[in-house]
Amino acid sequence: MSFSFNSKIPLYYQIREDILHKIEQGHYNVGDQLPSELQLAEDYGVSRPTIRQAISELVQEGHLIRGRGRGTFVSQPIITDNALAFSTFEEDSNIEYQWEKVIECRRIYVSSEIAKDLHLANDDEVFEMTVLKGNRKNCLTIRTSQIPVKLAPNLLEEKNLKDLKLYKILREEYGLVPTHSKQSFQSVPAELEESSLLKVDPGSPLTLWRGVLYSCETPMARVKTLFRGDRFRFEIAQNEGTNDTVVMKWVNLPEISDCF
Amino acid sequence: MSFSFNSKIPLYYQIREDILHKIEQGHYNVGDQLPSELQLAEDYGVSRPTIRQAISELVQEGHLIRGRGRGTFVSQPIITDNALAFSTFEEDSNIEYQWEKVIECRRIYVSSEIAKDLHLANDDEVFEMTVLKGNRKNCLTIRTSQIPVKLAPNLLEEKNLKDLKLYKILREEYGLVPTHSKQSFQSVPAELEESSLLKVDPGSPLTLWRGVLYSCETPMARVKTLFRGDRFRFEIAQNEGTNDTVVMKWVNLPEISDCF
DNA sequence: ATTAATAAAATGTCAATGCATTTTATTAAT
DNA sequence: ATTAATAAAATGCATTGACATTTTATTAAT
Repeated sequence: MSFSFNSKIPLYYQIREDILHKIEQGHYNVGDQLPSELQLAEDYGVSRPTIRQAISELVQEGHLIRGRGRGTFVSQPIITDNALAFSTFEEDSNIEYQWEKVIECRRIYVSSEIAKDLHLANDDEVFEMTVLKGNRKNCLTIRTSQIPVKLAPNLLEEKNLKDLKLYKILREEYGLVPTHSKQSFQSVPAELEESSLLKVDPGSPLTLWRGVLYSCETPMARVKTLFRGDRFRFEIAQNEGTNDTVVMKWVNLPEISDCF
Repeated sequence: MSFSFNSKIPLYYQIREDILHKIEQGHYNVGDQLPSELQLAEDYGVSRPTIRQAISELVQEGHLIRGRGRGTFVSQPIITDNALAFSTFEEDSNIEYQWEKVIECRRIYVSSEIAKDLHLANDDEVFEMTVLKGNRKNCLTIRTSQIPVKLAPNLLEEKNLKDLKLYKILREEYGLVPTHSKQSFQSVPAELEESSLLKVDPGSPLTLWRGVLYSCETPMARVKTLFRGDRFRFEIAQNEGTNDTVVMKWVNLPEISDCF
């Protein structure tokens, strides 16, 4: 342990680095519970606030997860590869997602903001679906989709809608094949409701993914997805001239020991 | 002041919200110095650690900037407007850029991190160019490029290098035509040096753009660009099946009244 | 066996203090 | 007037102590 009281480097920072090292070296594995703050304080020979400061930084950066009454755990490192996490058109052939849960499913008048994206009038209706998606026990994303009613009039009556083969249904039942999309993303702080769904503290950094899907130049759906995790990386391999690109994207997500 | 000792909401959080409110309401203006931690502790009737916890969160989120021995200040707000496009291969035909300034231009041994990207050995050399770019009076980006010496041996002798037609020179003099690239970006806090160049406070959120440019499968340059502004939007119009995409990207940048 | 109450463990919040370090302003010396 | 030394102010780091709240495991009652 490269830890010294005589160093000019702050104790909390040395401890922070030491813990991080132990995570990277496999001394602590993903999902492992760290010793309690009091135990760590004793181990390092420092006070609890010092330990807390070290741990707080690592929590902030997504390396650790804390839960009151439960303990401190090593979070999922910096996952994952490419299109696994999001197939561009959300076909959800993705086996990484072990479960999905429909939070809301209703028919509403379109909001003015969304109307613009979907080329709708203000009194047009859309189906709005909110889905919580997770990986094993974890909540990872909230996805809200709006689909114009006139494009898929009987969408809510579909039997397997709850199974969330939304884009499959749109294609097979309504002939709505996504041909291209416009997407953007942004880092945003978690709102109260979002934070409770995703089991993070309000204000935690989330990645907001917005997209409009087109089917033969007709806007067919607007999608808003919130991903947990404060680091987002996006890779593009681009070929000059054609402007064609192959897009690889991924998100780093922390893991929490329980969700439900 | 909606602040109460009887609330179930933690004191530090109430104070955090109160300070944030005062920033938004203009009670504290950009650049203003907040009362010292001790003063605030007295004002709110709490201890200094409580104040520090409140302030720390606001610093973390970029609303405040702290400096030891100096004080705590309201940081630059989160403005956006002028969408500024970046040509993918930095041809800089973009008229939005009114000026550019070469900060540094030298021949150095490649760092290990960059060596990996450029497929170089550790004792290989690169030309490193750091350029400050701006829009009228404002500093908007810092761009650092590394080009392997062996790919463009006489780069530093080019007469019009200072005029920054870097990619033009590479193409016309050395036959280095960028064919594809790998790029990624990330939100990062401004380091000290960067903050002074871009005229923002240290810790202000910047967008970090990293890219490796290839010429016929040969890595020809590594580019690192820092953009001012905390909001980044990226648009992709994608065509299904082929995975081909046309990429449009832009950054929303804050405007600052004076720079030089 | 199931359920409810209890206890233990862990993190969350807050206070009061002391000293260190950095910056800035003031003062003294040249 | 310039420079160097000093003092004051502000944040940075760390300790000790106390109590609150949440979760989990244990125990007791049914």
